[in-house]
Amino acid sequence: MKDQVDGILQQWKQIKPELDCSSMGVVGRLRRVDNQWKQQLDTVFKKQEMSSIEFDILATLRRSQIPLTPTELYKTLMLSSGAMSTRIEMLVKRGLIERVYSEQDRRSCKVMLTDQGITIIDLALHAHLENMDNLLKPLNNDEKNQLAALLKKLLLAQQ
Amino acid sequence: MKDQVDGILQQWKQIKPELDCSSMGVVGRLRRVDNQWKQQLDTVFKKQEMSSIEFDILATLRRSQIPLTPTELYKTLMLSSGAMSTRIEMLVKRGLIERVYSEQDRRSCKVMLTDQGITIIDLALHAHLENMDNLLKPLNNDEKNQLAALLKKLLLAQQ
DNA sequence: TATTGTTATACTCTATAACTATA
DNA sequence: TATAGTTATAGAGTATAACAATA
Repeated sequence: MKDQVDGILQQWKQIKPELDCSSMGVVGRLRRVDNQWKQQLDTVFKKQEMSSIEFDILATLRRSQIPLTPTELYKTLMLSSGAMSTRIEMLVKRGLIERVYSEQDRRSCKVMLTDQGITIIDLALHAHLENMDNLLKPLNNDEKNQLAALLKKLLLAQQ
Repeated sequence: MKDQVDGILQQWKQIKPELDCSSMGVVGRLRRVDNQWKQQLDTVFKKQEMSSIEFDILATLRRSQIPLTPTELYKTLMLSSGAMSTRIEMLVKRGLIERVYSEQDRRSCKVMLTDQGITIIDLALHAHLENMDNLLKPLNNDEKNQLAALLKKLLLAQQ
């Protein structure tokens, strides 16, 4: 069975027979899968009225179990400090998080989930997990583990 | 050896022991790999003074071997017609493509690579292939083929 | 009326840097 | 001086819809 990438590789083979495009068969497919997944994941986030970044902020706070500073958050999530401030302000306005100002260092604050924030992120997490389970339906358990192992090898190599 | 995703999964296990987060181990890793790759691919495109979308337009024209209409291009590359018009105009201004107006249907045109466009995309393609080869260095040939096969299975299932 | 392609508008998101307050 | 966090600005990129020309 042929997918779109097979067609693309075949076209290149015709016009550039001397080139080895095999890496495109891996990279191109991974980027396409990511693109499809990204869209489906965003659909579910939108239903909870949040962006994927906002989900990541709330989820990071939830699983840390302790309040984090904006600096810790933007470094973890690889955003600029300005972008993080904007996102935090949005979530504060919606009552999902609150800022707790430090006693020791009065420049600093910690970002903390509100009760409502915890409720919302727990709901969103459930929907997100179900969504990801669906994305992986085409693979059996062995294949999922294989895929995870290959991706982990790539991630560990780049760090 | 543990990667970042292992740490995240472990945190969720602590706070939500009843949840099966295994899908996150696959989806999360794929999304992280894509993110890293995207950045490295963009770096090389930037050196050729193009965006990844512009590369895709030029590459699509190159491997098709025939001029394509803006409509064909925006449907293939999944952009809006307006966004495609803007991109085409940029590439025309830089002399990489030109519009050939149709005789049969005077609303329509075909987008064609110029000689300079062919030179540029051929150079960019070489750099891009080399870049992708580097991204896949952590895997041996068997592993690359396994990864491609798993991703293909996912792509075929979603179509 | 429908379609092709362009243009105008508005929106989202971001990085950068200026800025305030504090260390 | 350096750091934590916010705010202001500008930029990139897009989708949407209005538009002109043609089918």
